[in-house]
Amino acid sequence: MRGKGGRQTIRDLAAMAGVSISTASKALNDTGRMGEETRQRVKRVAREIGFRPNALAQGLLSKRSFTIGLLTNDTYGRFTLPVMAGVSEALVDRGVSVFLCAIEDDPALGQVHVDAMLDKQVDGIIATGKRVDRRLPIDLSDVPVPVVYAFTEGGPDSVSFRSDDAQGARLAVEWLKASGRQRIVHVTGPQDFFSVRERSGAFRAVVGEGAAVLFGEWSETWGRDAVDGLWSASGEKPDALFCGNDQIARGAVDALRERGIRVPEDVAIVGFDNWEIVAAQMRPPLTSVDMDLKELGRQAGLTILALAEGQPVEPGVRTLPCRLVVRQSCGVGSPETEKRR
Amino acid sequence: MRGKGGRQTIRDLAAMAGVSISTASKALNDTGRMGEETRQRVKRVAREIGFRPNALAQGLLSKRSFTIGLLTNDTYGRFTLPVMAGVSEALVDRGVSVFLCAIEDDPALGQVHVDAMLDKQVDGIIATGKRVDRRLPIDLSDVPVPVVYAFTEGGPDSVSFRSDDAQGARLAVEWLKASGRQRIVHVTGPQDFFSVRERSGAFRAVVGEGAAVLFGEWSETWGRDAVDGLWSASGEKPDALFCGNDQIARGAVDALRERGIRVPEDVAIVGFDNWEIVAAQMRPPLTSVDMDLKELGRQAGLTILALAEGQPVEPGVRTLPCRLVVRQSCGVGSPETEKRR
DNA sequence: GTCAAATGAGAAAACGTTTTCTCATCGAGA
DNA sequence: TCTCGATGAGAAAACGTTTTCTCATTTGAC
Repeated sequence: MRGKGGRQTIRDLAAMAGVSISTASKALNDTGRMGEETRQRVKRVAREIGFRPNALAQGLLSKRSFTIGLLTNDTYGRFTLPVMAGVSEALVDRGVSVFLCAIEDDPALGQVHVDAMLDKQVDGIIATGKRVDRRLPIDLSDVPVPVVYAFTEGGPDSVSFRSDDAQGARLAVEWLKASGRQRIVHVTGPQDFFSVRERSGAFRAVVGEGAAVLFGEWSETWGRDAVDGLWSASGEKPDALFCGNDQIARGAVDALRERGIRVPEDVAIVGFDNWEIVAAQMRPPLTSVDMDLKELGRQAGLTILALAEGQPVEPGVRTLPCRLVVRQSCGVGSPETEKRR
Repeated sequence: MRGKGGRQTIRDLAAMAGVSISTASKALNDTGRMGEETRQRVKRVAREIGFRPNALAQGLLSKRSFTIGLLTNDTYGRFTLPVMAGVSEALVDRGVSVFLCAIEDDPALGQVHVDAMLDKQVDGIIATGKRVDRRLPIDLSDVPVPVVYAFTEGGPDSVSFRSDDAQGARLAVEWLKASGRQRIVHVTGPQDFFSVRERSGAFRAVVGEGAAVLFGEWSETWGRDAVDGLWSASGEKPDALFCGNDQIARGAVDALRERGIRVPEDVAIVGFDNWEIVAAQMRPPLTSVDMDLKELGRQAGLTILALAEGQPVEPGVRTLPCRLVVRQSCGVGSPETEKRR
């Protein structure tokens, strides 16, 4: 029943229902005045032929394309994918689709993508990255559509979302303390990362100003090296490590095992990021702080939608709470459990 | 200079250049007849005001939206992201943007996404997955636009792309043999995976029908267990392991190290997938077969474009060659090198 | 029985392009 | 001087919707 050249148009629908185009449109949108019988007839025919309006034509008129762009420079997608999933989830049942544009760190490529999206009349752009204190390689401050920043630095007066790393760190440390750990060391990444400073600041605030914090890099190797350093030094050994990400935690656990130190009996470990593919696969499975990036994506999606609809949104940075996903590496809760603040 | 309500239209451009709308359009598209001076004037004004045509309006008329959809059920994006990168790279400079739709394994969600894309008049759909012998949870055989399958099973008469796993396996094994290894064992995933059968088949074809193949799961744990099994059995030990993926390889390397067996001196290891974040971070860095998913994505992108333009494309499965990325775990080539067939 | 208001439905304009016609004007050949 | 083809440029239709306007008919009150 479908015309050979493409989809059925409202013109076909109107003809089949025996009404004019305008009446057909009004019937479908529940607007205008007409007999109830007419309205139902049009709807029935529409259902029968599977009529779906051409979004391009609608967009041309309404100036809404029900399309947004997601810009990212995160190649591995470790942060972008959960964000994307959240955005998509929040928007799909409102009929909004998402253009994904991976721009590496190339400003020219970024410009090409942004131009292409603007040509396609996106209703808004969500900028996302792999680092909360760096900007994308392209300036979005004067694109003619709303912009929301998620997990990347926005400009002043921008709307941005990031996780509350300080709260996440507190969550981890308080959990360790509550389970009786006395000598907690924080092994984390390079100090020039904003999140490293946030987390270590919160760590010190809870544990005490003299608390040991070791800065390094985001690698397994650093996790091993840190453990080697700690355990080859003289004096009392830590009974818990709070690691800056799951890879560091992984390295630490491996190094501890090689030294015959038991996790979690002798040393409890908590990681950060809850990167399932690392954390859940480890022996023992890793307790880790989850930044809930999907929720962050959801919020960003809802916000860009609100902006696109012209609703006012207060500029500023919104921080979203982290969750602690408890697994066996910290000695409590054998079945996987979850703890919010 | 930009009007308050939105972007400049060709109407504004025409007015500023002192010509009619039709002349403006023809000038920009290098069609129609007009004085060279007029054409240049229009183009100059267009450049000055940064005019860009509304793609929705163009699409309405041309029936091309310069938009395609990428459908995936790969949550982690381990396979989808490289494919996506390739697709995007191939299409961006032709002005095509990509809708990314993650549908998990939910047919209803898939239908919602497909409908949304069709409403938006995508020129085609690329279906991609995490497993080459499984279909997406939604039937695309009668969508009214071209479909290309990449790294997922398409129906009969479909156009699909996948990597040549047999060739990849041969590449690995021949490399090991060429470097003098005599007793190679293949440790891989579950036998019901097509790629497992392809790879193990090729492995046996090269090494000999009696060659040892151990099927298990895609985890580090299985890599460890396999090594434990091999080394606790009596008789001669392998001098090389060809692992079905990088995680198995990782587990194997760890288990070997714990037994005091040196990699690559005593046992050479080759993985599969070349998942950078695992392979390059390992100690020693892992030699691994790379399926070149980005190139696969590029090909899929170019193909869907050809189909969208009405060019004929032969249906069938196209296999793309794998590359061997040589790192230190197989004892040759200290600097990272690459080998094609 | 008259008139105003309410009701049902279609005509037409609008969105921003591209494309096909149509129409002057100009120069050249007779 | 007349006509013919080329040239330059605009008018209008088309794409598929939504929305505003208009108009005829019916209903209700007097």
